[in-house]
Amino acid sequence: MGGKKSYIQNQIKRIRLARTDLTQVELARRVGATRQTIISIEAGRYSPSLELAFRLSHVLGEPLEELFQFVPEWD
Amino acid sequence: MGGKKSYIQNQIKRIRLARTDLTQVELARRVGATRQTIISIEAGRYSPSLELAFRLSHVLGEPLEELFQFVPEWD
DNA sequence: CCTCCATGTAAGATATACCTTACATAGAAC
DNA sequence: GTTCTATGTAAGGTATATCTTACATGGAGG
Repeated sequence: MGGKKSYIQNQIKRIRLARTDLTQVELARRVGATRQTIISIEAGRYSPSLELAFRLSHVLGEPLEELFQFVPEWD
Repeated sequence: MGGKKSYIQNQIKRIRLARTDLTQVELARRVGATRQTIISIEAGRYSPSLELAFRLSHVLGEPLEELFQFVPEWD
């Protein structure tokens, strides 16, 4: 995706701890991903695919826009 | 993402034509992607990154969940 | 008929999400 | 102080999203 910069914030760790008692391992299992993937996403190293984002939203019981915020392009 | 199968439907082409008069080229330009990417996504060859999904939602003026539907895992 | 313009297909390259495995650490529980 | 659990980092590999370029087609308008 060439062009202006932007990134995506996420509230996964906060919501996972606040609204559930899931461990990273358990969350990973339920969304069908690995623990490393959860760690990397919580740490903001990359943002998930749309599919994984939907699954996280579903498992954590929060709408997508609550879990992820688009921080728009500056020049 | 290992595990159960699922996919993501999108209404991009329908909404692009119904709610805007954007061409694929123009839409691509505004979301900072290429025409090929728009074509592939509209054709369902793959689903976009979360970031591109957010941009499409923003440019088309439709919430993410209206543009994309998660069709959940069967076994 | 010739020319745009919008849409489509295809091949090959790059970037990035995701996986696997291995090792480190801090806290809790004996 | 050893063991267990949760969290973290790092390296290397696979899968997939995105880009670049090239070529094809059908419709609209001279």
